[in-house]
Amino acid sequence: MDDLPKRITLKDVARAADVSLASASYAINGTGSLGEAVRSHILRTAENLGYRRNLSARAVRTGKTGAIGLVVPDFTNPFFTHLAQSVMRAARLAGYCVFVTDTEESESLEREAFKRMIDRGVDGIVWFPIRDVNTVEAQTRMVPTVLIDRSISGLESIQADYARGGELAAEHLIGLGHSRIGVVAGPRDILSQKQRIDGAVAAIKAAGTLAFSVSNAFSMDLEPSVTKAISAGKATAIFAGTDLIALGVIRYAQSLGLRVPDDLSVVGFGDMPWGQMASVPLTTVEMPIDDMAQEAVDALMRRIDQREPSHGKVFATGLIRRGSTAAARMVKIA
Amino acid sequence: MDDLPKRITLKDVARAADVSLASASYAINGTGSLGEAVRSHILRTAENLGYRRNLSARAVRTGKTGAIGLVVPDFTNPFFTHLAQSVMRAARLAGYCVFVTDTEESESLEREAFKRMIDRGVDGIVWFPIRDVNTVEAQTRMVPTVLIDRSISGLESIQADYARGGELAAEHLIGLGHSRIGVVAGPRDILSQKQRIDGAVAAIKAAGTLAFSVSNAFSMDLEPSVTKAISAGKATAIFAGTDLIALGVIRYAQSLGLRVPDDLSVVGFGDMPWGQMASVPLTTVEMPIDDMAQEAVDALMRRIDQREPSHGKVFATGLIRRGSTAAARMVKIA
DNA sequence: ATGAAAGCGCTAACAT
DNA sequence: ATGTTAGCGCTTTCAT
Repeated sequence: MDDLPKRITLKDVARAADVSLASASYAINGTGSLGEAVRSHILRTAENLGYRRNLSARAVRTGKTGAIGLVVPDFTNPFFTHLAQSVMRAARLAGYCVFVTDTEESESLEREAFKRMIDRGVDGIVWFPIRDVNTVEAQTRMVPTVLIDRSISGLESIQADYARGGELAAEHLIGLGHSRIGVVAGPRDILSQKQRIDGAVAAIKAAGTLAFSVSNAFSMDLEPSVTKAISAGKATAIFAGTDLIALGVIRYAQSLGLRVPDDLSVVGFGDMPWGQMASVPLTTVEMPIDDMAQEAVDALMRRIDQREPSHGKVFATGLIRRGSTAAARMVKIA
Repeated sequence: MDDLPKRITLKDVARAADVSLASASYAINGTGSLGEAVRSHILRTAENLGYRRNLSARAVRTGKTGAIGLVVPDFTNPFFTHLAQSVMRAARLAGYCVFVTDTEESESLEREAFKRMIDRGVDGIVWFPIRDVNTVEAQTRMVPTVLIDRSISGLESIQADYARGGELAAEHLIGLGHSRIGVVAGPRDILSQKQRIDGAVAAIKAAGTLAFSVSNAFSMDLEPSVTKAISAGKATAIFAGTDLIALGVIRYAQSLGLRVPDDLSVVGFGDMPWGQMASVPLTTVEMPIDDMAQEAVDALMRRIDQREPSHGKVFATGLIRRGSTAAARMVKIA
């Protein structure tokens, strides 16, 4: 393999264009004041030489790298990769590059990720924490940080109307004639989970019976308390705190010989990609991920530029009817 | 929001520890030679002060940022996000951070991505090009680059045994009793596609009839030539160049009233995540993505360190039998 | 074993 | 309008 050519510096450009370093800098950055002829001449020489600016060097001077970090808990979950895609796009349009890290649901990786990013001098971090817990307290004081979904005191967070979303899911089930509805939440110490569950439970209780209310990790693999609740057969419909959990519920129900949606209706939350391609296309509650990602990046830019923070915008949720829910059947004539 | 605290520099550490800047640097980096007492004293002071090294500044001096870039064509495809996850993990373990970009199948975004990354001074780039075409010729001369899957002359590429994979798929179908097999390739100007298709076609022709051989973009949406071929009903089984295409074939077949696998068997390629959760769990050809990602990062490190390149390792493919293939049915007694 | 100082590529304040 | 220059935080050569 041939050696890489030596990189052209601004000094090289200045020399080749026969101007001062400052003028070269002005031309490249569109700052200072320069005659039109000189400016375009410098730009042309830079182009010819194949000059590329050295952003590390600029960062040393200005303290701004033009890079941001994105820290999410699980790249295995399409919900997060979709989010990542949206954040990357929004950042790109704002002229930023993004360091992406998957913390693999590990708090120590979360800490490590923040340290690395701060060492690299990112201008800000978009963070989807594992839990509603600031595992990186010291770091979040060092760098502008904006959360998505989770709630941590002192940190701005971009959120959707989770309570209304839960309500929507419950109302959908109730409208379908279900009266015994079970709930499988994600971890309840996470506010966004608690809110959607509370919203659903209130609606369920107002119109029928809450068959059960259990919790599960963010995973398709169901814990014993959950499988027990489902297999008891007290519910004709289930609301899950997350699409991933909903998929787990469907899989488990099918393993029990239950047909979805004929024997059991299931509603998820989040509208993760591929949920509609699943063995049973998932009925779910959507939120505007693209908009939320955009807002997260915008909010971060505001903080970076020390402009006034936004005013707790809350994004609307909506129900997406697909194949995993159906009208409750008549009581069996046993 | 409170202002960010001023960042502690190495100079601050040196002053606080009452040593020279050089000693502080030696201590932090474990370079130079320092008395044990002095070294640990400096380290302790740095820790107490909450010192974090400024990698931009280091990069200006050393020319190495400790960051690499990852450029992939489509973050909407779980295959690529899985790959990204593996690359990110391998990079993290090697002490690198990674700038991720989704080029959204656009050559201009591909070019833009490379420019941005070079401006940021990445030490190397792992690149999954859109096509077997070097859209960034000038850039790949500036920065060590390693490809995955695609073939571009002059660039090292990490690949699997695609030909054997295609053969495996065909043999599976033949073993199931299928004799009229159709093929839906991805774009044929991509070598890795051509190889898997050629592998499959050779096996098919040796044992039966190639019902048709058409191409489609990397998408679930099928083009007219493809839908026409499928709806003609000449094949009892289809090999698709990619899982995404396979899923599109299944969807289209079902829309035609065909049952998969009863009326039509379908094999994909790539073993993308969620393929097994699809309405019909996808039979497919797998390749060891984690290992390939690791090798890509290793190969990149070798190039960065100017060590000898590796010797064209080729990764093995294997067949994963799932629900989208079944034994060919007896000829209808019409 | 430790320190002084040069210099990486760049920006911006300050001349002219 | 253009140039001179200090200095960002760091590494590293060269003295001591």
